Amino acid sequence: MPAISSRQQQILDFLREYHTDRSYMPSIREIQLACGISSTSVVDYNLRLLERDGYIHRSPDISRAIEIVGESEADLVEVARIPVLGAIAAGEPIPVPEAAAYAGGDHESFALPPELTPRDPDNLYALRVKGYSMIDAFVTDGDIVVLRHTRDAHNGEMVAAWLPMQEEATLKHFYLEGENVRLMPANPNMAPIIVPASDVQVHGKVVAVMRRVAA
Amino acid sequence: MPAISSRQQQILDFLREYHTDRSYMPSIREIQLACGISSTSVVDYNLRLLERDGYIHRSPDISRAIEIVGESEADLVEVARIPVLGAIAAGEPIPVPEAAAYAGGDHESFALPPELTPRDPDNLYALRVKGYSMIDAFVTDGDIVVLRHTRDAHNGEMVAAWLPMQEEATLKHFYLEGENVRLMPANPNMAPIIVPASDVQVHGKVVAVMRRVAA
DNA sequence: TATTCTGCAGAACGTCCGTTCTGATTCCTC
DNA sequence: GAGGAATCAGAACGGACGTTCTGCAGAATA
Repeated sequence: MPAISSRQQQILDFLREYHTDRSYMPSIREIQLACGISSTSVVDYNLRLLERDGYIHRSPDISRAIEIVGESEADLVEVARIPVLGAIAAGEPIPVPEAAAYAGGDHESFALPPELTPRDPDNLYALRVKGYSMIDAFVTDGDIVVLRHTRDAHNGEMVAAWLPMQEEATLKHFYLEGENVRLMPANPNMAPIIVPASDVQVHGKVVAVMRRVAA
Repeated sequence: MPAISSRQQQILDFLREYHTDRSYMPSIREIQLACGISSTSVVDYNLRLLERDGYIHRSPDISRAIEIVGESEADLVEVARIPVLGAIAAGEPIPVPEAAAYAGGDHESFALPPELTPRDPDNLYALRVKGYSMIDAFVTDGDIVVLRHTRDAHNGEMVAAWLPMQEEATLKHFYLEGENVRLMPANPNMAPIIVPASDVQVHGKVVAVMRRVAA
């Protein structure tokens, strides 16, 4: 890719800036005005060079039809926006998602990267982990856990559960065994919890965990 | 948001389709042609309704200045693309990033969500965790750890280190104490490792951890 | 039935805007 | 200093394009 003149750099910068504000491209005369150029032919001349060198693409005779090559949509990724409904901590009830939460409630939100997004991004919500009680699930203070809201889990799935008798919130692998539920820590060295099925409220399946490590 | 007539739905669909191909919007006459409408005034009429109902936004007197509200860029997020260089496991040397890796080497890549992206997204790379030896850092098999490549760490930072004497890769908090380095597990219940500084190769600082939990 | 509203057709107006032509200025090369 | 390429200025042309005005037909309303 050949080097670029300062005039062309100036125009390219303006194109980017203009496009982020509005979502369409400036006309040639707008470029002329913004870059302090005294003729539209100069703008056309430099746009022609920018296109020859592969920086932009133009469609002849069409207004505002400039595209910045390899930049328009390539670096942008469609992500799922997950509402962060609150915190999950050992002794506190798990926040329950209301219908409003998914439809742009006033919650904080979190962008889940595509690699971690399940096929079906509906009914997802996130909780911020408070404290160190989820260590047996390899989850620690400050982590974000992404959950799919559901009331019934299948065996082996990791769930966020609330135990009303013990007044405890926990993240465990779920196994229904007759009348009882066995809750297995992800860390196989730690002991399972076995409680009557009626004493377990499943709040959702764990879909992903993410953690930002402090500097 | 009021209901939408079939004509308006047709136009809206065409706008989306047109915009995904090119990156600009159609002119009124192009909409007219594509939707089989016999007058530009009809297009204008329906666009006016679409704008009144909040589906699109138009800028008067400007060609192709239609924006689809809440859809154009809102769901798109600029993310940092991190190359996944390989795996980190207890007994295997840590893959070293080459210069080529950052500049679109043929590695798998991973999109880091903006919430987890540090101010400076340079020199970042990712490793896939193999095995269960990093449990004391709350990291387990299959996790992705994001690292910033550096040879020297500051006290308290979590680093990926290779211990040549022990032939061991590990994730620990780093503390330089005179001639020795103390490597602290994130889990405070586990014992630290203390080794001569010359026996520690720091490969990078841990920036983020993410995990997709199996269904 | 009279009235209003909605959706559409056709045409014309005026401006927006890409394009092009001519010529000047600057800068390098030989 | 002559020749040539690169860059720019000014103006004009013509098509692209948004806008508007008039009118018509059917549905809804009263």
